[in-house]
Amino acid sequence: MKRYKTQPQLNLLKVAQEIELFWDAQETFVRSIQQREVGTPFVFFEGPPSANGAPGVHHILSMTVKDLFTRYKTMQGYYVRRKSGWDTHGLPVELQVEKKLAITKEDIGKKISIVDYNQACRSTVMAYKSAWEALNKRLGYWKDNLNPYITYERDYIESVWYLLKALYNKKLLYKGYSIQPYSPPTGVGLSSHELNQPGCYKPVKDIAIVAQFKSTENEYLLAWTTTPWTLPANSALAVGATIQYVKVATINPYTRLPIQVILAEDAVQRFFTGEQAKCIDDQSDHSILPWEIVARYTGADLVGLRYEQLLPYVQPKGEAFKVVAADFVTTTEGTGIVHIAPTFGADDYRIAQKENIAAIMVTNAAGESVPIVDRKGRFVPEITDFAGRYVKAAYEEDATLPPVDLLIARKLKQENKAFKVEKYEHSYPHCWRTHKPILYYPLDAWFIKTTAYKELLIELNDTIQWKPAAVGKGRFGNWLENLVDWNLSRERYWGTPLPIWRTVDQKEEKCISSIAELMFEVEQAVLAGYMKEQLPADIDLHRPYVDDIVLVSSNGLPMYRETAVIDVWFDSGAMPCAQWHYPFENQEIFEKGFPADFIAEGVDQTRGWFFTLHVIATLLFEIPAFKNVVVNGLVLDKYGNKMSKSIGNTIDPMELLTQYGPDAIRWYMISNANPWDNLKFDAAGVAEAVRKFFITLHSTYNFFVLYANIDQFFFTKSVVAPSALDESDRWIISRSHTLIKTVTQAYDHYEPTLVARMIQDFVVDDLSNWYVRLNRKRFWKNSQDSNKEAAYQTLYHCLITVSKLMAPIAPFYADYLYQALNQVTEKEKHHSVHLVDFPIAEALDPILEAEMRQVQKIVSMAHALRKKHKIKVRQPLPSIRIIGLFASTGWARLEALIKAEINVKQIHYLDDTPNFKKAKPNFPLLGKRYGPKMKQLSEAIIALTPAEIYALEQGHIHLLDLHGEAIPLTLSDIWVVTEDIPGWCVATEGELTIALDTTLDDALQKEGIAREWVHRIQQLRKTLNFDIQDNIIIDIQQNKNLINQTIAAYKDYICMETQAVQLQFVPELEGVEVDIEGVVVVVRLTKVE
RNA sequence: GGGCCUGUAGCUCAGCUGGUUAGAGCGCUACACUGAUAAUGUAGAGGUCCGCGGUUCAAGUCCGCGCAGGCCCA
Repeated sequence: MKRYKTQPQLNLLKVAQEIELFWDAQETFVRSIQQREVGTPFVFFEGPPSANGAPGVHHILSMTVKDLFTRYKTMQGYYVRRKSGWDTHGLPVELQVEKKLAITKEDIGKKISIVDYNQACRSTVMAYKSAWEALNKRLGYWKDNLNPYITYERDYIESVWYLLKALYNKKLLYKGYSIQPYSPPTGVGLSSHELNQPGCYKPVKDIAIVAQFKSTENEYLLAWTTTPWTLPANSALAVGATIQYVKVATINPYTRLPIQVILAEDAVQRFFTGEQAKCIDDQSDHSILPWEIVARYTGADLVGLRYEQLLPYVQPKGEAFKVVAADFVTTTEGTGIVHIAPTFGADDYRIAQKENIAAIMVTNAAGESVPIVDRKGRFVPEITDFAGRYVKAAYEEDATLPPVDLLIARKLKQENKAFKVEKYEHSYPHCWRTHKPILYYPLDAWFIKTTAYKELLIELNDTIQWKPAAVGKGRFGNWLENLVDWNLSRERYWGTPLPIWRTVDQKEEKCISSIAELMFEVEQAVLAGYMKEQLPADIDLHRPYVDDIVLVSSNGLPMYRETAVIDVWFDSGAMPCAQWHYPFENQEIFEKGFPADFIAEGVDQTRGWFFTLHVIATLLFEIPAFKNVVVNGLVLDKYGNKMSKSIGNTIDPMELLTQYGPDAIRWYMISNANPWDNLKFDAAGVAEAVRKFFITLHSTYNFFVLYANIDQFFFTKSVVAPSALDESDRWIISRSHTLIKTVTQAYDHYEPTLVARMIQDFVVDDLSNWYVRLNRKRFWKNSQDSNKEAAYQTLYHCLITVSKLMAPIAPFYADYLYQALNQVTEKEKHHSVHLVDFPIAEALDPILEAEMRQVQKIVSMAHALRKKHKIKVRQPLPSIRIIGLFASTGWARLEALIKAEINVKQIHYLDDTPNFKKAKPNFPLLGKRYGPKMKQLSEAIIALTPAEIYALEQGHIHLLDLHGEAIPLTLSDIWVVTEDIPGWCVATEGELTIALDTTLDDALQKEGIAREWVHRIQQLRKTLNFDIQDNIIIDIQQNKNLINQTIAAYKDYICMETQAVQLQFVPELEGVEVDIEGVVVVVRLTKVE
């Protein structure tokens, strides 16, 4: 015989494990995609994680978000491919390998060959692949792990090359320089990672100079610097546009010449002490400078002002020596005017680019433009006074030589160009290898000219729906507003090599877009004698193999590859094309699969993957790479601290899933807070989700199973006509459709937290605690009528609907529930909930739902009143009076519900009780109209008499006298409330007021006793462990008391309620003593076998 | 240093375009209810809506300045 299966004690982990095996056996994931192949594509991009580290708890969150929307769209009929991917290149991998092999970057190619090194990278980068896949599986994150894209694979790199060439062809890939931390003794640049090593920043004493830049005769701009050696490279001065500046008449402390200097007003106190005084002729006192403010400017006034070159060794090739505005200028140190040397500062370089200011550069022997300091850290010959001198004393072998900074200071003092020279202690970065100070120095780099597409990048970003919007507008938008060209090259080994070959004289270069093109070029090179033979067919495109390839230029010169590899972020940003080996294969798949409809990653990807996807798509295809993006926040520990291994507050995700089961974790993470808010992870919250949601749902299902198995309800009859449904059936069905509607909207708006909360509220409040509770009797009564059938069908409908709605978020239990129901009824042909169509909202009955809300309110208030007056619900009361009700024609059918639920005999409506009504102003309406008069108006309205309110309700207009001004009021201008009716037990909530009549007559009292008696017998049944279906015989010891009389009078009622086939009074009885209102009754229950 | 986010009950969170007495769940206390429930109902305790200033008839909500925590970038 068919039976609904169930677990009496819900074990979510066990459910998940069973379902996981079932999915494996049935290939449910593959089928869920296959059956949608005809559907509209919904494109999802998987952001590739790096498998060189173990997954953490926060990955559960992002995986859940990705999984739930792809499942949802699949159920909606879309064709949702989910290709896995692995990010495999990059600095973190290299550092990990260096640590493991106990080598440094300098050892690569020396102590270890590049081949071996890259092999070590390749083998370590997938170290945690199986851990990731196991987590995917246990969590139920459905994606295609069998055919992932892997960024180190040859096909992938070839696609990346293709994209680079496309950028190259659009002249968006160029070689320039960027200002980077540089260690002259070693000759290598330092990464920001290396600069963040502990001990890198050390306090040092440098010479700080306030230099005088001459603008007009006798007028100077004061700029402060702690790196005097950069002054010969000065080509601009920067001010803050909104900062206040002053011109001060004073004298130069070294030359004693009268001068006028410009500096920020906030900085004046730093250089001048005491009162202002017109004593600039007085040169007797050497310690105090005379000073007087003679003019004021804002920074904006100064912009464009020109000045003479401070140290004119080298002339710029282009515009220079003028004041520009920059947002990094502050007045907390120095003069509020910043010296700009574009070759020796990152900010300087950026502002110079923006303002089109030329850098001070010289031409070297090779004809290249180079900075005035060479790569060893020495001034070039053009800086005649200091030629060949190291700019930092620390580099100098001869420690007796005076530092260059000092010499420059001395020179400036003599030339009336220094206003102040002092020793200055500050924190300065040092090379972790040589322990000597670094320089900020221009190093060669390849760039993508993102700035050329800045406008389009911003414009297209506005078409992307960000969740939350603030990340798109704020963080990402600001990033785009302050865009600089993308520094693409890295002087590393384990990465996609830059496919550019150049002649030694740099006059000719080739960018290679494919293996075929490379082969063709090599063929030419073989003919020219630069290469011995053609490349092997399975050529590895990594270093060092590509480094060994020499090509031939158009005029027969050898061409060597630029040594850089590219930024690993380009790899992942290229995935829309490269995951399909586009354009070499799968053109159609790519074209139909671009752009993405949906992506989701952590907020830390804003300037990572989100940015690189957006840049590549915009620059090459001029469309955005994705239409919707859900940004998820961090997962913190329960106290709001970041989880980190050093604090020891990390949680093993696999352990977590094993402890609670994946559904519980997923539900908790989604329902607790929006994914974009940081999640304070607390296991107690997971336990609550289980108790509150899953156990309640499962209990509801268990209730259904209990009776459906007894009554053999297998949904074989046709659907009961709506007219034959009970009012509560129609209500819960309407509620379920409203839920379908709102849940669909929330999913569509990428609001998963709303979805989970709405489903939970429906299950707990509406279905379990209202519908099932009200209708229990319909399930356990013996008859098999259409009313019972309707109850079963309705509950079945609700359960199966919930299983579908929750399936994206809690895929295991949802499938368990769906299968448990559907395998018995076979109403639907699908073997899994993940193969069904997402439900569509049909008939809604908002009026009924509104009315039921009132019923719930009335019941709640009535219970409160009973409690207040200590009257048990079992005691029937004569009547309830209801005021302020909204009721349609169908209301009458809900009356029985109220009567049963609060145990009253009659309902009266008192809509016309003018005596107790009060009025409050309708603030939003009147506020707009009367504004400042609201206070007085409000008082006048509250003072309205019941008669006046009654008149308003009859449609009359009331003229309020407000200090002589007549203000017309209509009913819509006020809110009417009934707060109290003298002499009644009254409760009010909003517009509803109820009153209970608590007078008891004899009949009501007796009925109360009968119900109490039923209750006692039921409790006895329970203690005797009788089964629900067991029939019983009730024996009661004969007595003449009121209780026995009442029992006799209500014999039939009592028997029906307690499954008793017989109730008899016997003279003598060995039984249980039951105390009802002080009267002891002896009773015995016997099971009928 | 810059940008962005968050701050509401002991905890986790709602609170739409400003509008009646700021809500829910968990936890706590008491009582009730239970023929599915590990539940549930009712009541009580618990709030400087982070602070200060401003706009407004009216501010948790809008604006400014701070404070605290977080993220990203320097």
